[in-house]
Amino acid sequence: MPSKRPPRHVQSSPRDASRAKRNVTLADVAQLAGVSPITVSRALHRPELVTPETRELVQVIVERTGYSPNMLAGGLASKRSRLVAAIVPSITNGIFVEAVEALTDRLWAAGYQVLLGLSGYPAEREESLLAAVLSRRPDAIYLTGINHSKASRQRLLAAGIPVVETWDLTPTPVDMVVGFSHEKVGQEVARHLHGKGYRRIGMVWADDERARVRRQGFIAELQRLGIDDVETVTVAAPSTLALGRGGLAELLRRRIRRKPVDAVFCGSDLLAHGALEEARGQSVDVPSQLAIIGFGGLEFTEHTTPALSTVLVDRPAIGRIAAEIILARIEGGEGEPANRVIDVGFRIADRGTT
Amino acid sequence: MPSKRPPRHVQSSPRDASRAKRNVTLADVAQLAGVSPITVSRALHRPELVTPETRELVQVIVERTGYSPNMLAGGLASKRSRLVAAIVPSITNGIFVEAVEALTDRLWAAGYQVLLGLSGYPAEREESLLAAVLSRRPDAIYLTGINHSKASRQRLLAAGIPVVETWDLTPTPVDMVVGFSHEKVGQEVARHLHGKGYRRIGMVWADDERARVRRQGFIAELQRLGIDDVETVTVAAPSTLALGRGGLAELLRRRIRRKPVDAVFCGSDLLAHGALEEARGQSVDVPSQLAIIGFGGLEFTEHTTPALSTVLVDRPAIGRIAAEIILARIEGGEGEPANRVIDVGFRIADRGTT
DNA sequence: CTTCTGAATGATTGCGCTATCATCAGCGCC
DNA sequence: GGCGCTGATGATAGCGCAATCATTCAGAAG
Repeated sequence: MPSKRPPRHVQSSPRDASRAKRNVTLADVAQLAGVSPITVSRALHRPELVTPETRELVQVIVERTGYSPNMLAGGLASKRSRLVAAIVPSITNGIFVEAVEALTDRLWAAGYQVLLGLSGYPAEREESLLAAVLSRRPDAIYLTGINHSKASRQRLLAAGIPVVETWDLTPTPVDMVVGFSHEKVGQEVARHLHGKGYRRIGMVWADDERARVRRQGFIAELQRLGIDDVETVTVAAPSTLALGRGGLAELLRRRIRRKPVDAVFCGSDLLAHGALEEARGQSVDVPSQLAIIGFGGLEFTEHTTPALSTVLVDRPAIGRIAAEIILARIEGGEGEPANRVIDVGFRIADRGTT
Repeated sequence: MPSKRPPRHVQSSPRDASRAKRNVTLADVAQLAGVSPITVSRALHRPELVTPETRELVQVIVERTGYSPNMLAGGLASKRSRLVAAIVPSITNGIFVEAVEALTDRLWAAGYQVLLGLSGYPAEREESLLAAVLSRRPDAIYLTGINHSKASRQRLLAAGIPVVETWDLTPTPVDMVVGFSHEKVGQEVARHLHGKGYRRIGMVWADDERARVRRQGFIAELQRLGIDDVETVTVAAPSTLALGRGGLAELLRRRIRRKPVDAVFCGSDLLAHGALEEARGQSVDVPSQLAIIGFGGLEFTEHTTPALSTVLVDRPAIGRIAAEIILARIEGGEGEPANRVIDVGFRIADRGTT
């Protein structure tokens, strides 16, 4: 390195004398570098404000001492925690997790970290979780779903930070929303099945808020098409493959106009997979005797035999877009965002099971 | 409520006068309640130290004002963030996520929150992530795997907090470790396949650190049993069903002693599922022509046809136990924990595909 | 030579909370 | 009646950092 001369005013500290336990602080680094604390702070966070020599000097001392900034202190002083809270019912449910991962990735690239909160099914802990999470003073918050208690809405508004609700749409978000219309999903699946000639239609359904809306859209559209006797087997959330098997078994026992159902719309891909396995187990041919369609578009649906029809949702996009609009709001100017309601849409994958 | 008389010294504040933007602070609550700030702090965090009347009074004011504690300030002052960092390669990979969920659940019950860090495959971001995460001053840290760079180990030790490594075992953990022996997994699967009479054995393998150890154990044990020509197809991590299909296709093209393999040990359940689908696609009967065994014990393995043999791991237990030993160390006395190395074991599920 | 400018750095202050030690009243005890 | 004790509360200080405003100085402009 062609530095003309090594920095000279570095004070050779009294080695490890009496640094009993205390962590290295920014002030320690400053003293060793022979500059003021605020200069160290700038060298680390706004390097363009400091000469290259100072910057490098600080860098050397930081490495030598193993200095680790204290973001609790930094956040307290600056009122920016560089933390984004994400509240999700569960991460073992494959459906939400990719959005969280995309969110985390994008925010990490921008210097933010994600504080994860699991609200449970059905959102039983949301309110207390929200309180706990807000006490970390996140710079923004990502929520799953659009139905929050009044107290929760209040808290969110009082926090005065960007809020992104996801996985659904509403004209009246707390702040911003990224998702798609579950009602339309129901409608389109109804049209799809009806269009292919299925008439005795059943559902295997795990009832969460969004699934309920899909179901309403589905049933309403079928009614419009002249079908008003849809059989529904409800199973507990969160859905599993086993529940799908059991659900279809029950559904096949029931009858519509004295015959077994010829198509089933499942609340999730996992339930659909279970239904497919059950059909195979009962030697019910799919799709000639029974059509099956799921929801979500999880990876495995492409690889079952026959490949599972489903409703594709660009899950990572939800997280990525959420991250983008959060960053735009935090870092961008005060300008009103172009759009507070972002529809990522969906697409029906018509595969082997329909 | 039989209160003799409502607390009197509550000062009726000048309503919302001039509270322009500022958040409600503990000092505000204290003033409204007519007590000192420290008393409010105690009423909230150590209620046993204040009289029931004071406690209730504070509670009322807190609710009326919507006070939200600032844990950045609290953490700075008390040197306890009530945050536990968890570093995981990915959460879309079903294998790690249940442990994280169990960890989160248990810690939440104890008043801690989890800061999630995604290190990527293969742990490409671990070092920078660790630095970032430690700057939040977590009270403990949960890591996936036991191989960390020297710099990372140093940082962890310097942080002076409980560290739990998971998903593997080592006699020399940074601090504590919860997992099982991947070498033994390899050995037992080898014995299992050999015991069932399979002799032309292949592998479809996504190479991460732990998988490598399983493979070594597998191959070494087979050698001991007189088999030393194991064919391995390596695929990229993270593994997917599609990679499993492709992997088996490639493996079937190869030959062992001029014949196709008669058993395949897959690096993960997802790969095994892919292999199963590929076998079905090629009309290779499972298990008469080809045995398949996976690893992980994901839920779906019970429900494929035939049901997939695999290595069962109690994934939630890893997270739960990690949480327990973390809490014991944080909250318990200084006493050395009974055990720094906890083996959760594993079990081979001999199902339809072997 | 003076004045102005902008770049680099520094001094001061306070973010909101809890640790620590001090205070004080009420009580029992010999 | 003086002593110590316990339980409830308070005063003070400081955690580690960044916002804000102030200072310094080199070089350009007049």
